Amino acid sequence: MQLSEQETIRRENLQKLRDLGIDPYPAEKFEITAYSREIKEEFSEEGEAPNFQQVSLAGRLMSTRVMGKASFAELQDSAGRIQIYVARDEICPGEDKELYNTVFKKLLDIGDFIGVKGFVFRTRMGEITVHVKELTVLSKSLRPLPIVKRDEEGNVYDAFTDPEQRYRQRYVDLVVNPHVRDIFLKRSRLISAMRRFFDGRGWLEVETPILQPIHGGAAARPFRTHHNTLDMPLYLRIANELYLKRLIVGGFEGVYEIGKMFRNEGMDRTHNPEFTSMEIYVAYKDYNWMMEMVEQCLEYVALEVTGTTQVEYEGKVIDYAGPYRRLTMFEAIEQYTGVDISGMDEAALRDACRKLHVEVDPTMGKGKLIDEIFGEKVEDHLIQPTYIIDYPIEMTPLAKKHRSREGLVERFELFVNGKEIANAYSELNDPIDQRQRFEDQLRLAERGDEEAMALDEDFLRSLEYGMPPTSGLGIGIDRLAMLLTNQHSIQEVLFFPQMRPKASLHERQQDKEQISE
RNA sequence: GAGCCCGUAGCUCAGUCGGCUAGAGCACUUGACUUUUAAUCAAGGGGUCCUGGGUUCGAGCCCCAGCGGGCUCACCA
Repeated sequence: MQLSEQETIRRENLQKLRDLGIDPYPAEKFEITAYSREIKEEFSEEGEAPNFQQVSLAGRLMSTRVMGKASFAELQDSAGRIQIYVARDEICPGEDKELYNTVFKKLLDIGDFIGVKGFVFRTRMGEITVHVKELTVLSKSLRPLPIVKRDEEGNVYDAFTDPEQRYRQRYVDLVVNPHVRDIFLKRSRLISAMRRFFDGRGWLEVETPILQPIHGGAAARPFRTHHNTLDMPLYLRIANELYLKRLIVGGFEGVYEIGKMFRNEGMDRTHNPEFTSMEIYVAYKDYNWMMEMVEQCLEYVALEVTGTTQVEYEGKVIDYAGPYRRLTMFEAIEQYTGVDISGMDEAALRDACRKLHVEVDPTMGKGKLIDEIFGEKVEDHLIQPTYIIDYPIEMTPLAKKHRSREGLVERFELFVNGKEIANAYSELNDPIDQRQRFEDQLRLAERGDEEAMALDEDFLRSLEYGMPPTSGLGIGIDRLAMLLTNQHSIQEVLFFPQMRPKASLHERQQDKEQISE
């Protein structure tokens, strides 16, 4: 491998450290007693003895300003950055000035991990700073980091911004771009807040199979794989709905799972082949109850993640405090198109689509036509959290028939900023009805619908044993994370979004494999 | 899948109409400097111009093909 000049120098510095008897990768632990942020927030010169008189902290060296026998540098730990002051005669009190003159000034590079011990003070310029008395090399960095600089006004220079490099080398992105770190901290808080909310109500977090012999519970193309010992095909799950309902059959009152789903479909700003979903099922409830639960949950989560229920997204303020507006599918279409389609048959719907300039094709049935009108004319208007309820039965094979409205099911979707983020039903628990719905799907599959749902005989058997009335909900965690962090691409809320391998990298890996064989 | 745009030093970017040895800032190297903060000052080194063809006396620039990325649209929950 061809090393750049800077990489060569760092490897030479590594060897020189070893020649001086300094281990660049020491094994022993380093005791940390303080973090950059707490020092900056809590340091006080009040009283006789200021606090933080003896601190020990560790992190990456991110910049140095050497002025002869004294230097300032910045240390970045897990909480942020703090300035350190390194004076020659402080870290080298004796005759031997090598630790400062050679190790600190020459052999340390930006990106190296070091540990420092000393006391906190405030410089003439007013900067809270750690005055270093002891300095330890903790780990040498062999590649130059992109250096991002900020001036007094907060202007950023030479930011590491190329999306391709940021996603392929997320570790670098995280080191040099603090706002990226914040997004992922918020994502983590989102998931833990949601978990806390459910756990607080006594519902059980569970895990169900990711490798499934039948990919059920949603309409999507799956990833296919093969188990060698069983010599059988397996699919990566596109949903976990049917397994969670089996657990309701088994007697749990509330179960939820937060985990990855896999769909072998297109990728864009809002789709990654693997994504995180939260699904929850609660017995003896219906979709009306679920709408109230979602309002409470999202209000709580928004507060925990952002500190407010009014969260800015793309210049708009989205208010997650409930209750949310509720419109039936038919009401929503009437409101935004002026056309009442509630009594229409397929031919009349087709006519309505023509008048509304909604493109359709002959294979579309009644449910699909309604969905097209909705997608074209309504969705974009649903900025504030809005429930759309009562969907046509044709498109929803796992939801219970509406208690009073013919041809509809008890389903809602929650829209925020024109995008669906949650989907819920009063779950279908009539095993005979469920079998018929699966059979309808089979007929769609025979007509060439690649995404029609497969019939799951074991799931039907479980329903035949009896499932209590149950309401179920799915939330797209990545899309919710985008909304709560004001990000416009799913790649910005995934640590490692899927990327096409670079040819050069791929070849290099093949080379390595050949070498190791 | 279609259209548009992009790919030059470790990072961010210039590069004119195709014309000298491909530039800048930061980073790096050497030297000066004991409270600096985008530290400063002086000197210096660093390039597979994404890859492969082609046109041309001459290509970072023009043409063709490919690879990778971004945006928009389509498809898809």
